[in-house]
Amino acid sequence: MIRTTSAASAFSRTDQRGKLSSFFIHPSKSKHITEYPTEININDAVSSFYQMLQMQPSPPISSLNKLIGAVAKTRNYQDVIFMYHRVIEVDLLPDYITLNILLNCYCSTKNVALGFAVMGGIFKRGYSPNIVTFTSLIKGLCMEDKTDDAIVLFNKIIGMGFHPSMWTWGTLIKGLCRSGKAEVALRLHKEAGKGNGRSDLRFKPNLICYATLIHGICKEGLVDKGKQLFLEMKGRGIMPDLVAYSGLIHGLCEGGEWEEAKRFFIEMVDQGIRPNVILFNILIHTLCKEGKTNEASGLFNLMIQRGEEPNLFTYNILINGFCLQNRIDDARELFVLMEDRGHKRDVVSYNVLINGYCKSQRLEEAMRLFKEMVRKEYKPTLITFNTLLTGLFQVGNVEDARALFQQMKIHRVTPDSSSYNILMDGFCKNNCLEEAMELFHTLEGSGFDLGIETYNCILDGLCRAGKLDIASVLFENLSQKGLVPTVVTYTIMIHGLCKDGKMEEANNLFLKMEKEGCAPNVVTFNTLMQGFYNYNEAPKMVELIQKMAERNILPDASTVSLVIDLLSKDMNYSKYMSLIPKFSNQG
DNA sequence: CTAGGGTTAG
Repeated sequence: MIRTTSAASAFSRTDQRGKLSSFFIHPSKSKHITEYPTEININDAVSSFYQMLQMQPSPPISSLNKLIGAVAKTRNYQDVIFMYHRVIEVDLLPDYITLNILLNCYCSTKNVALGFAVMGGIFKRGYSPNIVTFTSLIKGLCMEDKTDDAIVLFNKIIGMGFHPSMWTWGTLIKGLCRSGKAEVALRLHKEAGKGNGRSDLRFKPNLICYATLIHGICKEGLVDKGKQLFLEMKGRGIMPDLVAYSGLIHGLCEGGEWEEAKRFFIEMVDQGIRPNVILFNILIHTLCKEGKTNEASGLFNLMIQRGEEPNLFTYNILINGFCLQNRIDDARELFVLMEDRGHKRDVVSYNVLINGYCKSQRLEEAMRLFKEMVRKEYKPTLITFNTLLTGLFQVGNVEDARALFQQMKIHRVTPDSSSYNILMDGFCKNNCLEEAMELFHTLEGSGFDLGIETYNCILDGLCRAGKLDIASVLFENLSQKGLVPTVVTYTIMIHGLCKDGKMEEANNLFLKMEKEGCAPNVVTFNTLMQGFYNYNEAPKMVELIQKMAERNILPDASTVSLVIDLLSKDMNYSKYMSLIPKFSNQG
């Protein structure tokens, strides 16, 4: 019995709120199709290989190639290299396929130089490289970000009379996208599609080339172009598959075009393509980022209903989603549930939940989880420590933060610059300026590469402790250290000056940062306006509001509250309300 | 023998 109900009609009939979840009205029907992934057992392949090596007379190299190739497919490249050496040791002659497999191993492990060396071997043994050889070399060059060389090689082999195969094109497109040059890939796609007068070289991309390019283009934020490519592909009669849809949907999700993403998702299911765990993860992740945790968990439940098993990623995404919404108990529930359902947690699961507890200021629980993970032999990472340190300082527990920092050594985790920044910032904000300065000087003395973020912590700490003079000297010396103040640095200094009532200097610094090409943001404006407000300089505030409007800087909650304060002093300023987009929009 | 999609902190 075939269900003819199209997904779209099911959607329109049952969906009241446009929720994606209401779309799955049928439980999955065909879960048990033969889904045996042709899993190659490496051990079997390797042991057959050794048996074969000992055979007399020697086996044909083609048989050995099959086994080496099987291992290569599993990406155990070290094993492949080892097997190759065994072939040489027993004095068997590798043929060009053996050598192509070896060459591809080197290229796939960012060792293109050795790849070229193997090509030398191909010549030396009297063979010739073929298009497969060159495709691997192009991949190798791209893997090392030598995309220019890859394109040169690509053109060179065409000049030599080789015809790039669909794999060659796909490899080049993927390589360019991998190096963040999707636009170059797109240009290539367009130009090669015209053929330049040689119809035999005209590029007619297949599904995989399109899917690769769509994904790459979307990843660089050019979602519209990605969508265009998708439509172009369909226009050429190439039916998109799950991967092609996933790439586009992911791009649309990242670009915030949720409605459009949903539209393509529905279209996909209408085409009879079943979403898998990867696509579900993309959608659940997007919903979580948008704060739509309920819809996310709805999708989660429905994927289970449909027989699509959530994996470790799914759980981690959703646990983090709950944490971001401060629904720590729901997060906890899922954290427990995942093990009950037979999914082993990983460090990320712990990091995510620990972060949730830190954000909810429940540090005793966060620390308890930390101890639990250590006991269960999950190795805490740098992220674990940085998260916990941030949390401990936030609740003012300097003592435990110090102790935890000491523990990093025991766990063989090396603090990075952000660990130190967390520490210095934490000390500053908890009245331990001395300790912060001490650490600062130690790091400076040991030649640790301190970034502007570190100086931001220290400058803020000094300003807050009323040591504006010291902060000013440090600030003036930044360029001497080769550091460029950011908008945050300037804002901290402006804040410090305002706090000391040095409004003229604060205003001058504001003007100076603009002159230096550093654009003030909404926080800078708020800071300076607050200063003017405190010293009853309403006209100066108005000036700043006008400037904000001119530059299309959107006001935030603090801006609005400042303007309300201003109005409560003198309603004559109400005419400036219209300058604030948020106000004027609301009519 | 060669090409495509997924998570976590600050």
